Amino acid sequence: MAASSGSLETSSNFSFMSTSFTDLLASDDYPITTTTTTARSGMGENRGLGDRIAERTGSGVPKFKSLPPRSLPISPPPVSPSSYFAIPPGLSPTELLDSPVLLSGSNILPSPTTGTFPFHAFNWKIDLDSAQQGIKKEEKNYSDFSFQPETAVSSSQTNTNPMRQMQRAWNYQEPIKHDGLSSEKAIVNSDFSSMRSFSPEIGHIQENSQGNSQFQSGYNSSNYNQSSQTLSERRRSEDGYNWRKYGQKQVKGSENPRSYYKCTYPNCPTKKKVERSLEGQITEIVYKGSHNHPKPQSTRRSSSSSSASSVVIQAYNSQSNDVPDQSYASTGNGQIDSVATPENSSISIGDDDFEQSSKSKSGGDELDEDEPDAKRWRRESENEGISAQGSRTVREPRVVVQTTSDIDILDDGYRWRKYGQKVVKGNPNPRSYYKCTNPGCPVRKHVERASQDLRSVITTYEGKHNHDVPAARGSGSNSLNRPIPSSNAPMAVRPSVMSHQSNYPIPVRSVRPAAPEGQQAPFTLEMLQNPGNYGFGNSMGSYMNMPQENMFSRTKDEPRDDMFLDSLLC
DNA sequence: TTGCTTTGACCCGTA
DNA sequence: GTACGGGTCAAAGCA
Repeated sequence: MAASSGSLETSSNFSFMSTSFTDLLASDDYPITTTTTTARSGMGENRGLGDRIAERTGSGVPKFKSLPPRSLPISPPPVSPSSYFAIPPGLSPTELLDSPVLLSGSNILPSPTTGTFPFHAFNWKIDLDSAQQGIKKEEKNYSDFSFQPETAVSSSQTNTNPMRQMQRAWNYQEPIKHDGLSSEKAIVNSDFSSMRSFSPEIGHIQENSQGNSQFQSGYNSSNYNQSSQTLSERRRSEDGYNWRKYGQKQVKGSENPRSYYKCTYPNCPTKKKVERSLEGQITEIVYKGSHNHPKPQSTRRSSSSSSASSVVIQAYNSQSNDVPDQSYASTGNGQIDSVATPENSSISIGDDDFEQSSKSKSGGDELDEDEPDAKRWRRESENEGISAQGSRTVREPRVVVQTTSDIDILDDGYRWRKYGQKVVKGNPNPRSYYKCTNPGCPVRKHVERASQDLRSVITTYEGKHNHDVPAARGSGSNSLNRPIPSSNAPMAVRPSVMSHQSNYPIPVRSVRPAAPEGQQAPFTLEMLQNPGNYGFGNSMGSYMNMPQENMFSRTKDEPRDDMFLDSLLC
C-alpha cells in the first residue's frame, strides 16, 4: 500500500492506534502500521517504532509477534502494577485508548454538564466491597454468566491493579454528570455495566465474553455494580431506545437464532433483528425503520450509556464543534442512532489511512461489477439511513452492528484485498472496497467514513465466509487467540480482548467513531510510552512501562504490512 | 400486577 | 398452486 500522501489525518491516527492495541493484544497478526502511524502522528518522528520502543524501554525491542497474544498481560501484575503496562482484566485496550483520561491534555474536556474535568476520577479508593456486591448481584441477574473463579480477582489484586482502578475511575466520572438518582450511580458505575444494562444483547455479549475469558471476568466483575438498575433500564438498549422482543426464529442457513425486537415507544415502527451465535454472542443486528421519536430520556443514556469510546467522541465533538454532539455516524436522513451506538462505537482503525494509502493501487476495475451493490447500499442509506436497513428488495447486505472493539475494520481475522475505491453519492468520503482473499469466498466489505460525521466509519459486509478464519500470519499459535470457528460458522470474527471469544463475526456493518479530521490524535504511542509528558501524571506513567513486546507484536511474513508501515514512515 | 420472554402457529412474500 | 422461509402474533410462563 502506498502511504497516504502528505499528512496523515490525525483522526485516522487515533483510530489506528486504538485498533492496533486492540488487535495487538487480541491477536498477533495486526499490522504494525497502526502503531507506527500513531507514533508518527503523535510525535512526527520517522524512526521506527521498534527503535523508539527500545529507546524507551531500554531493553531492546522485541520483535513484533514475538509473543503470542496469549501471553499478553491478561494476568495481573505479578509483583508491582507499575512494573509494566498491564491491561487489567476486562479492560479492553480499546477502551483504554478510548478513555478520556488517556487523552492528551488538550483533548480532555470538561464535562458538558458539570464543567469538571475527569481527572478527579483518578480516585484510587475504590469501594471494592460495593463492587463485589455488585458482582454477586450481577451474577444473579445474569445467570448464564459463567464467572471464572480464577478471575474472581482478589481484593488486593483488584486494588493493586492500576489499570483496573483507572478504568473504574473513568466510570466514576459519570455520576458527576448526573446528580441525584442513586440508581444511576449504580449504573454508571461502569460504562460496561451500563452497556449490559441498557442492551440485552450487549449484555449477553459481555456475559459470554466473561464466560469465555478470564480476562473479561475480572473487569466485569468489578463493574457489576448495577444492582439498582431497573427492568426498564435493563431492556433499554445502549442505543438509547427501548426494545421489546416479540419473536425469535431459527433462520435457515444459520444456526444462530434470530430475535426480533420492536421499539417500545408507542407507534414507533422501528424494529431490529438480532442474531446471536450459539454462544450468545451477537453476530448480526439489523435495524428496520426509523424512530419517530426522540430517544427516551434515559437516566443514563445521554452520558453514561456512552462507552468509554463514546466519551472520546464527545470530546471530539466538543472540540470540533462540527457535528451534532450525539451523532457518531451520519446518514442521509440523520438516522444514526441505530447504528451509531456504543454497541458499535469501537474505535476506528482509521480507514482514511488505508483508504488513502491504497488509492494508488486501487484500480477500481473490479469495482464496476459491484457497483450495483454499492449503489444499492448507498441508496438504502440515503433512503432509510444507516439505521433503517429493512425493506430491501434486492439481495441485501448483511448488516451487523459491531460490538465494541470486537474487530477492526481491516483485521477481523480474515484477509482482505482491496479491489476498488469510489466516492459514492451522498458521501464525499471515499468508500474503499475489499474482498476476502480466500479463494472462492464471496465475502466483501466496504469501508467509508460517514458523510456527516467524519469520526464515524461505516463498514458494511456482504456475504458469509465459506471458510474458517485464516491461520494467523506468521504464527501458528495465533489460533490460540483466534476464535475457534464453529463448524458452520458463516463468518468468523477476530476476537478482541474485550470479547475475545467470538466465534462469529460480528461485523457486518459497523460504525466506528473516528477522530475528526484535522484533530490531534488524542492518544498516541508516545503518550503510552511517556504518559507523564501528556498530562497523565505519575500514576499513569506507572502503567505505561509495560514491556512493549506485549503491546506490539507483528508477523514476519506479511510484507504488505511492512510496506504499509514503510509507506507510513516515509 | 405488570411487563417481558418464550415459543408454536399463522401470515405473507417469493421462487 | 405449492412449498419454503422470514416475519409476526399471541398465549403461556416467568421474574
